[in-house]
Formats: sequence, structure tokens, C-alpha cells
Amino acid sequence: MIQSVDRAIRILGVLQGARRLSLSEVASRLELPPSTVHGILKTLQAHGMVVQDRDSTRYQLGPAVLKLGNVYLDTLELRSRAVTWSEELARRSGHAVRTGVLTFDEVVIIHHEPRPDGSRQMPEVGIVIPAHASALGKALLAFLPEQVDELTGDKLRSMTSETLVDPAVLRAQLAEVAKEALATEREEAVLGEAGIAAPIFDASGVAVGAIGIVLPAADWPPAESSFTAVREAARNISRELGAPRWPVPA
Amino acid sequence: MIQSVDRAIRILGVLQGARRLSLSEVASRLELPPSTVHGILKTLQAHGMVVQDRDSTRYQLGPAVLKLGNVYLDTLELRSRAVTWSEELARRSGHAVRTGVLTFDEVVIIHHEPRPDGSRQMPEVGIVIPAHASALGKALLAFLPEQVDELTGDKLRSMTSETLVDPAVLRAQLAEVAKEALATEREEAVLGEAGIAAPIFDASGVAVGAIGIVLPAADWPPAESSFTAVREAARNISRELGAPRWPVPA
DNA sequence: GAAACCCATTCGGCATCGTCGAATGGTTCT
DNA sequence: AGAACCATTCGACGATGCCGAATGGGTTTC
Repeated sequence: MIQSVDRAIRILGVLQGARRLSLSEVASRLELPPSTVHGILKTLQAHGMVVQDRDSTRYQLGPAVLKLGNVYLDTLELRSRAVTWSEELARRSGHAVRTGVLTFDEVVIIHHEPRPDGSRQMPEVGIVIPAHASALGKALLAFLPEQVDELTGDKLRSMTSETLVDPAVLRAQLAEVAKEALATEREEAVLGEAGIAAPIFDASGVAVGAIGIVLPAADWPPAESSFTAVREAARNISRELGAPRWPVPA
Repeated sequence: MIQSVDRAIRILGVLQGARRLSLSEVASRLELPPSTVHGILKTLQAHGMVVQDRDSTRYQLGPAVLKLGNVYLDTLELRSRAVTWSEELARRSGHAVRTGVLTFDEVVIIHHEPRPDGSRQMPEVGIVIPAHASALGKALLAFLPEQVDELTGDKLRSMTSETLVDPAVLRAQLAEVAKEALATEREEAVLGEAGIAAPIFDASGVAVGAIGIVLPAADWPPAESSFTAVREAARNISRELGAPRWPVPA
């Protein structure tokens, strides 16, 4: 682990959490001398990874990170497949569709298909949700046992009163998810929101993502056909990625 | 400039240009020993900035960069304003709308409003276009003279046969753009595509972005009302950002 | 089927490069 | 007007990253 690179990424992480920070604020959060942080910050700035406000004092993320993010999406074969099938899934279910991948203990949304009712909705690509509190995350974790072990501590982060905070309870639920290859979530991440998701496998049989629908908690349970539609979308994408079967047992 | 941080970002840049590379490929492109690159790559990997393929050999960008990109968008006040007015501009003009910011010699798209005809269009957020070959870029450069000086060399990068490659010609055109606060582009970046754009100013009177429409080159010239609509969108967003007037002379 | 090659990764010593304390200069608050 | 704060610069020390060489796994070649 190269120290200065590690620190640089930690600086980006701090700026990610708090949109706009002064040098000394960044330094104190990382418990590093301001001059050390300054050197790294200037290097990041020279590449457009961070920019400083016009009043020349506070720092924030820069346009270069957006460029990187877009290229990441383009390299993902999963995403291009998801785009096609999300449309059908949204139409069949009448709900918004999300596709996500796992990073450490979080799910990052790589595609978002708005509800087909034509209403205006915020694009959600790039947002992250704790894996243990989302249907997408549970669908992935159920088929990635070694990732589950990495969930640190004996208490998971609570988002709402419904969030599963006990790792043992989560594990039990994941065992159920693995059987059906279908995960659900009811107000565990966001109050008023529920979801269904199924895992997507690649050619080597690894769970590389998950696709699912998001619906108002008030509409629970959704029509039986929605469950089927989610599973079929996941199966179809997996097939296009070359998966030998669906689901692929963990 | 911290050497290892600089190298880390350069590695990300290389992976950005070529989606998937082996360690030795990255090393040779940067003219660095493989072992040096390896250490940095492993640090980036530990943070999810890069991931390696399942066959454990090639590297590519990771989900963490997408997360960063999304947070960057959220921190931009310009973006939230642009969302509102883009919708109106798309409706009035009948064309797709783009909003962008300048990084060095490129424009990064921070918002994209699809053509209002309901057809399916790829989201373009995060794509980059050489500033000198786009209406958005020209609208920005015309009000940022010091940025123009940074355009390196005596020959600008050519994208199509119409691209302005002579800096002198570009400067002359930018002088015109500055007068009208309206820039145009015809097949200079992409064959078959033309655009109109106007600059957006913030509270301190600095050009922080540009908004414009994209249309098929065959539809040139667009209706006079489209020119007006672009200028009004730029003026409205600038006002919301606290700009003292519009345009703000460079 | 064996051998040779290529490539990712690991290791350790040397010197470089990053780190940090202190000094500077500018800006804001009292 | 003074004081306090903060971003930034500078320089010396030494910890740290750099790189050449060694290792080992995997794939191609003959």
C-alpha cells in the first residue's frame, strides 16, 4: 500500500462525504498535518480531480472524477445488457428498475430506468446503498459468501427502524435468498420504499451484479408477475453474459 | 506535485483511454517499471478505484470512480439549476440539451436532457468533448481568456474535416462569440451534428458553464427562436446563480 | 508432453521523495 | 487597528516508495 496514494484517495473520500471543505478541515478529519494534505491536494487539483472555489479557499471534487465515472460505465458489459432488459422490466412491472454492482459493503447503481409513467425522476446512477439494506445487495451477497465475511463488526449500519442490523439475521435471510434467487427489501434503506431483486451471473458463474425494481412500500406486495419479471430479466442478462445456468449456486 | 499521486492519476488516465489493460501494458505506456506500477495499482484496487478481471490479470476502472462522479454532480449548484431550465429549453427548441463545464481543454457534460420526441437516447453525462470543437466549449472560452492561452501548441486536435485547428482562427471566432454571447458549431466534433450554446455566469461573474442544444447538421440553420431560447436559458440559470448581469464581459 | 517463454507478483536495499514543523503572508473578525 | 486564523511555502530529516532481481504460475510452442 503506497502511503501517499492511499492518503490521496482518502482525501477524495472525505470530500465525497462533505461536499466542500477547507484545507484544515480535510487535514483534521484525516489527522494529518495541513502541509502534507496541501501537497496531495495540489496534485489532485493539477489533474482536475479536485477544484477549489473561486474564493480560493475551499476544495471540492472536480470534473475529472465525472469523466472517469462515465468511462467506467462504458467498460461494463453488464451495463449495456442491463439497458436493454431494464426497459422491458420497467414496462412489465410498471416500476422503476435499478441495476447495481457490489463494492465492499455497498451497492453502486450502474443503471436506472425510470418508472414508465412518464413522470420526472432523478437519475440514480452512481448512488450507493449499503448492501445489507437493499434487495440488490442481498441478491448479490447471497451468492458471494466470501463478501459476507467482510461485513465488519457485529452490528450493521442502521438506516431505518427496519434495517437488519444483526449479521446473524442477515445470514439467515441470505440463505433464503440463495434458495429462491430472489431478494426483497421493505423500508430497510429508505422509509416508504421497497424492492425486489435477482442476481446476475457472468460467464464464469460469478455473481457480478443484480437487477431489481423499486416500488412504494404502500404497494407491497406487488403482483406475482413482477417477481417473475425480475427473475426473467436477471436470467436473460446472465445468459447474454455467457452464464452457464441460472441461478449459479454459490 | 507528489510523484506517486501523480502517477496514480496517470494510471487512471491510461485505464480511461484503454478500457482494459494488463500490468505490463500500463507500465510500458507510462514508461515505468512494472513493479512500481504494481504497487500503485494495488493501492487503487484496495479502494475500489480499479478492479481486476476474474481471470486475475487485466485491470480496469472500478465502481468507486462512479460513486465519486455522482457526488461531484450533487455538489454542483450549476447542475441543479440546469436540470430545471433544460427541460424548458428542450421543449421550446425541440432538440436535445447539454450543459457542460470546462476542464483544461475539454468540456465535460454535467447534464443531458434528451430530445422531447420520446425516442430512446443514450445518456451523455460524463462524456468529454474538446473545447475548441464544441459550441459549449467556445461559449466558455470566449469568456475565459486565460484558459485560451493554455490551449497548447500551434495546432489544435482535429476531430473532423470541419474542426478549427488553427488557434488564430479560433481566437477570431471567440471574439465574435464574446460579442453575441452565443457560440455555434457545425460538424466540428462529430459529423452530422451541430450545436448552439451560451455561457453561464456565477455570482462573481465568472463563466462557470455553458448550456446549449444539439441538432442534426441537416437541420441547420435552426429556427430563430432556438437561438433566443438558448440565450434565455443561460441568462435564467446565471440569474439564479446570482450573476450580476448577462453576459458578463470577459 | 516437456520445455521455454511471458507475465504478474514479491522482496529488499538504496536513495529519493514525501513528510512535517516552522515561517510567511494574506484575510477576516473583534 | 490589532489579533487570530488559515492557506501556502520552504527546507532538512529520514521514512518511504522505487526499482532490479528473483519467484512462481500459466500458456504457448515444438
